[in-house]
Parts: sequence; structure tokens; C-alpha cells
Amino acid sequence: MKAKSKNLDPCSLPGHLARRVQQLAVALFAQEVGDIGLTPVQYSTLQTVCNQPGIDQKTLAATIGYDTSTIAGVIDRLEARGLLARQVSPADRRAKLLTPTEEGTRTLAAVVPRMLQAQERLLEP
Amino acid sequence: MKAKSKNLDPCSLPGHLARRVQQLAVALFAQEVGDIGLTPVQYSTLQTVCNQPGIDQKTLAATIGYDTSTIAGVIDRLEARGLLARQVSPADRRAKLLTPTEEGTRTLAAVVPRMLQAQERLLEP
DNA sequence: TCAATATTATATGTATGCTGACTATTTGGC
DNA sequence: GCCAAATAGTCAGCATACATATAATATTGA
Repeated sequence: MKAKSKNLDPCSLPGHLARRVQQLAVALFAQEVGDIGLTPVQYSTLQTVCNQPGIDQKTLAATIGYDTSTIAGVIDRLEARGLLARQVSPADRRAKLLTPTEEGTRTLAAVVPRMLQAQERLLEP
Repeated sequence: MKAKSKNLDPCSLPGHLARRVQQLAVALFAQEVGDIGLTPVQYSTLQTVCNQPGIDQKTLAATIGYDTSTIAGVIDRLEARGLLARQVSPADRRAKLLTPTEEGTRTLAAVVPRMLQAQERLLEP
């Protein structure tokens, strides 16, 4: 009887399939964008900061669907590479406002066409 | 002009959507199965070892779609909890064969209905 | 046979991702 | 104005994930 083992095979379950799709998406992104050295999350972060300069970390995290704790590390690395800048908000000294640097804007412009290419390839099959 | 910013909005791109689906799947799994303390990857691993006792780590990793380096840590934790056992293969002393313990089999049986519940909830919307 | 090559698992380093605790700051009620 | 509650960011801890390097063992070819 094959039916039982089919039900319990992780590979046939939606949760597992979701993970594999995500895995493929990350791999394609890395293939297209990897040599610039931006990960998918770093791209989403940089793109959002460029779209909304002066956004705070909490709003940014909510926008792209991460928690603030994860985004803090992402921003650390982008800031260390000089792609964006943190600045304490004058209105609320707890909050930090994010703005892209020139280098950040240039990098994003270079990444966009490759990212779109990765998205196309993801949808091909 | 809204069109340009829409194209570049991470939230509308398939790669981002794939990540959000995966994020939801993990969260639902944690809700249903979390109190037993098994993660999705640990479940896939335990299920596969129970289905194919004596499987080696390389084959296991390939079966569920991880690299051997990641799976090593997962097995470390399952072994530490006494849910499965590692054993050097007599045929190839490089390889380690995996077998579930009784506790592992019991735990898997307890998790399966909850896991199926999580899968149902993922497909609801 | 024995040296070159390949393979299995592990170790290391980087980057996510989440939960929960903690600090600094702001705000609301009094 | 003052204090309790809420909020923004950080930090610590755990668990993925992957690339690369390494060690132990197997296999192959001369």
C-alpha cells in the first residue's frame, strides 16, 4: 500500500513545497545578483529605504514583513558597506531614520535589472 | 506616476511572495507543533528517517533538499534529544546510518496529526 | 600495489529569522 | 510635573541555510 507513505512524505506537503519554492527563489537571486553581494533581504531593505527615505526601522520591518530584531542586523551590514545611513530622529530620539547613500542608490540601480531577471526565471517553469 | 514604484516594490515580486508564504507556513507549523518542540526541518528529517531506517546523511539531505552541512546540525539536535541514533556504516566507514529511537517513533506519531492540521490551515486562504 | 582522486561527514564563517529580555525614551493619566 | 505604561531599538540565544575547507575513508588507474 503506497497511499499511507505518500500522505506522510514531507515532499508532497504544501509546507515543504513552499520551502522549496523559496529555496529556488533565493538561489536564482544569488545567481543573478550574487556578484554584487546583495542578498534578497538586503535588496528589499535598500529598495524600501530608497523609495521612502527617512523611514524608521520599525516601519521598514513591518513594510517588508520582518521583525525589528532581524532587520537590525541587515541594516548593520548595509551601513557597514556604506549603502545607507542611520540617524537618530529629532522628533523621537528612540527611533532611527534611514537614508540611502549615493553609493546605495547606485548599487540599487545596478541590481534592479538583475533582480527582475531572477524573478522572470522563477516564473518560467 | 505609480507604475514605476509598483514595479520596484519588493512586496509585489514573486520572490518576496514566496518568502511570505514560507514564513506563514513556518508560523502555522510552530503554532500546531511548537509545544512538542519540533521545527519543520526536524519533522521532515525524523519522518524520512522513520520511513527509511538506515538511511545515510547524504541521501537524507538530498531527499528533503538540504545540503549535508545544514542537516548535520539538525541531526545533532535530534540525536541529543534521543529521537534518533547515528551509527557508522559497516559497509562504508565514512557514512553514518540513521535510525529512529522508540521515543523518536512515538514523537513522530504524536506530531503527524498536528502537522496535517497546519497544512490544512495553510491551504485555507 | 600504491598514488591520485573522489566521497562522506564535520568544522567554520556569514547571513537570515524568531522569541524574549533589556535600555532609553516618550506618552498618558493623575 | 510625575509616574506608570507603551514604544523603538538592541542584545542574547536558538535554529536554519549555504559555501568553503578539512579529515577520514573508498575507489580507481597506472
